[in-house]
Amino acid sequence: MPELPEVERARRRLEQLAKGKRIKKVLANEDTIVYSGVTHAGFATACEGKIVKAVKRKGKNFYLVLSEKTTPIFHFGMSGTAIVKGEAGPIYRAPRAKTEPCIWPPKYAKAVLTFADAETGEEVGDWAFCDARRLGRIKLIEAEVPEEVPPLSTLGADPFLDMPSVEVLAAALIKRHAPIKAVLLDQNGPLCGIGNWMVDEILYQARLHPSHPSSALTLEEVTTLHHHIRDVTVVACAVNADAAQFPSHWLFSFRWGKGKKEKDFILPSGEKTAIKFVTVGGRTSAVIEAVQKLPKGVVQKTKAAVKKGKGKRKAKEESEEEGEEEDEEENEEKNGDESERGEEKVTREKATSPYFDERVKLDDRAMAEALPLSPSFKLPLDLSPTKPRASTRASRSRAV
DNA sequence: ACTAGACGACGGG
DNA sequence: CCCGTCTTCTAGT
Repeated sequence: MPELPEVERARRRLEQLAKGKRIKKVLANEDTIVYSGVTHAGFATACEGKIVKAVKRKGKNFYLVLSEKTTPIFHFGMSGTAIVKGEAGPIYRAPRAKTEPCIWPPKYAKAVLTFADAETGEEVGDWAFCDARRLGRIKLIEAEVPEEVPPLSTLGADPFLDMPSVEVLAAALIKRHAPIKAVLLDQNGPLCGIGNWMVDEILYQARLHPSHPSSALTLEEVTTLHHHIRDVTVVACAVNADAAQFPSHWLFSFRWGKGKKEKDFILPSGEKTAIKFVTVGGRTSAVIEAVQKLPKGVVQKTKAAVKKGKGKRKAKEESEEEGEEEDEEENEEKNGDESERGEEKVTREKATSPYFDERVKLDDRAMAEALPLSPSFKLPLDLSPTKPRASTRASRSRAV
């Protein structure tokens, strides 16, 4: 499950293994899709012999800062994973990935790096980048400062390393007319590293419907959202992306296996409700309708036609889709955008967000402590399920 | 056995 | 700016 926390986990492990070490050998398996802009052989040649100065991450990308200006960069895509020789592969959520112990090189390995002590040449460990679905990417960045060129330079702010203030986030969000979910998933938008499960978790915690227009968010809503973006990110990273340790009130453990239309979910209040699955921004979205309401005037575009694209079209069958509301009359009637979208763009953006006052300056912490959550839905600011381990948690204290 | 769905991102309409 | 596509494995039917 490679979203920010899973990638951060992979980064940490690779850093432990490789920082200060020499890349003694690279076994690169040919793959003209995963290797992008470089051949497997070219990648191996570029890495071999170099010393790893640092292992960094931005969003869902992680990369090796080497002793030269070539920077190997990895992206897990949907199914990528990293495995250290002798260790079981990561199991983010069970049951999953029946990791065969110790077959090496592992199945679907695209690159296997052998690290060695820079002085003695003694081998210290092997690491493999694997990807069954081949949607992951391995590239080389050729630049003095890798962060200054694509794909890193175009990314939004990383919510773990560099969370923007409420004001900056609000200003960015209200400029976007897409559903809030689509905006948060946009890696080159305001933030990066957030993927499908994170955004659903965040929006549920923040009590916002994924279809809520980003431009219509109030400052209060952005403040709550900001809090939960930080919260979900920091907590997931604090437990090293191990879903077994995620807080029990999270949607996470309930959302998978969408085989059925709905699944049961227990609210923190103890009430039982259903998880609804809707498609927003082309992705399956888990929604708790009891707490995630759309703002007035916005209707869910639940076109029954959004089934499966191919020839699956089930003819009519409209008889049993009364569950939706076919009223898509008017979302907004005041926009009158028919005229032009070019010129008066700016004024129109402001007009769609009558609540946001740029002059207001808020204190992050003060607002976080005054979250507009209902009493029965209050979330523990002190997130319980994290074990007493206090090793890699420097940032936890002043989080949120 | 068969097939919808999957933790992502990009290109096109 | 939404949708299809790429690709292949898994889990549910």
